[in-house]
Amino acid sequence: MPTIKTNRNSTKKEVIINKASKLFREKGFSATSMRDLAENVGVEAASLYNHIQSKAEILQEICFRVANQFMTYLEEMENSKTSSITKLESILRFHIQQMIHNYESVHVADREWKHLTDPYLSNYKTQRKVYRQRLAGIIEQGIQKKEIKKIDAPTAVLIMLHAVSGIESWHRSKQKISAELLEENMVMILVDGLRAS
Amino acid sequence: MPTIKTNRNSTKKEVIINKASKLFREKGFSATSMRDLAENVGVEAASLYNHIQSKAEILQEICFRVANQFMTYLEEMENSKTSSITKLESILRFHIQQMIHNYESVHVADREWKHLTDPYLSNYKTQRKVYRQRLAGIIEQGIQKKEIKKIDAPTAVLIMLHAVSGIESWHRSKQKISAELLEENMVMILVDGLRAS
DNA sequence: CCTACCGATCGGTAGG
DNA sequence: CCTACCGATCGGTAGG
Repeated sequence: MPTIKTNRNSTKKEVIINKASKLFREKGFSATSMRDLAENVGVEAASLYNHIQSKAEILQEICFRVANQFMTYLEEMENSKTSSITKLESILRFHIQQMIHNYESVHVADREWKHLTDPYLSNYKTQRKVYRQRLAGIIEQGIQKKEIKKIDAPTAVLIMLHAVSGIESWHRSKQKISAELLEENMVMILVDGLRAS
Repeated sequence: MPTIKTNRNSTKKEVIINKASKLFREKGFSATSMRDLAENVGVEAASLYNHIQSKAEILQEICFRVANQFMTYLEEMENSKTSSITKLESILRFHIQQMIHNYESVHVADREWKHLTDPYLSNYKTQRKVYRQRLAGIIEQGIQKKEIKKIDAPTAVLIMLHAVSGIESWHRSKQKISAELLEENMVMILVDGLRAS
C-alpha cells in the first residue's frame, strides 16, 4: 500500500534527521561522518541513502524547517493588534521556548548553516536577513511610539537573537534553574533594557 | 644567530596562526584543510610542519591565547576598587572591544573550541567554567549591594557573553554603525537591563 | 621549503 | 538493508 510505504519512509527519514541534528550540534556538520550517523541510526552507511539523497540534504531540511517556524511566528505577531513591546516580548519568548524544547535543530540551524551549498546557502542568507530586518522594523515602530528607548534597532536585534542562543550553556549546565525561571530572567533583563524610561 | 632564527620562526608561526584564525572562522576548524591553510600562507602543505606540530596545535594556540587575555582582564577588574556595576560594564566593554578588533581569533575561541582534543579540551572547559563563575560572582556582589536587580546571575552571564558574540553579524553587515556607537548601544541595552530600579 | 608519498577516512554508488 | 567498493581528500612524514 502506497500510504503505509510513504509513512514508513518518512518516519525513518525523521529518525535520520533527528539523530543528525543531535550529532551536528555535538560535533559540527563537517566533523560528523555518514558512518557516525549510520551507527547512531542503527544501519550501515550505505543504507542511509535509501531515505536521504545526500549529507547536504539533511542539513537543508534542518535549517529550512527551523527558518520556516520562526518566519511563521513573526508573521503572526506582525498581524496581531498589540503594542510593539508586547510583540517583541512574544517573539523573544518564542525564541527562548524553541531554543529550550527544540534545542538540537534550532542550534544547528543557527550555527551550521554556513555549510549549506549554493542555491540553498544564498536562499538561507536572504531569509535570515529579511527576518532580522522585519524584527528591526517592529523595534523601530516601538521607538516611534515611544514604547521603546532610542537605540539602534539592528543592534537590539543582534543582542536579542544571540542572547537566546546562549541557552546552549544552560542546557549543558548541571545545576539548572527551571525553564520557566530562565525565560522570566531573560525577558526581565532584555526587555527592561529596551523599554522606554 | 639563534636570536634571529627564533624571531623568524615565531614570525612565520604568527602568520600561520593569523591565517588559520581567518579560515577557521570562515569555514570552521573541521572544514579547513591544511592544504587550504598552506595556500593562504603561500607554501606547500608539508612546509607548514616546520613551524607548527599539528593542526590541533594551531587551534590550541588560538583558544588559550584568547582565554588568557580575558582571564587577565577579569582579574584586573576583580582587584579594582569600583562598584560591581562599573566592573561589569568595564568587562562588557572589554568583551565588545575584543570582539571588534580581535575578531577572528576571539570568534574561533568561542565557536571552535569543541574541536580541541583531550588534555586541552578539559583544561579549556574548566577555564571557561571558572571564568563564568567569577563573572557571576561579581554580579552576585552587585545584587547584595543593591546595585543590580535581583536576577539569576548565571543567566545574566549567559546573556552578556552571548550577546557580545553577535558582533559577528555586525562585522558581516554592509551598513555598519561605528564601533563606538555599537559599543554604546550594547552597553545601554544590557547594563540598563541589569541596573536596579 | 619542496617532491613524493603514507594509511586512513571521507561521501557516495553498484548490485543484489 | 547489506557487502563490496569507488575516487577524492584528509593530516602528516621521509628525505633531501
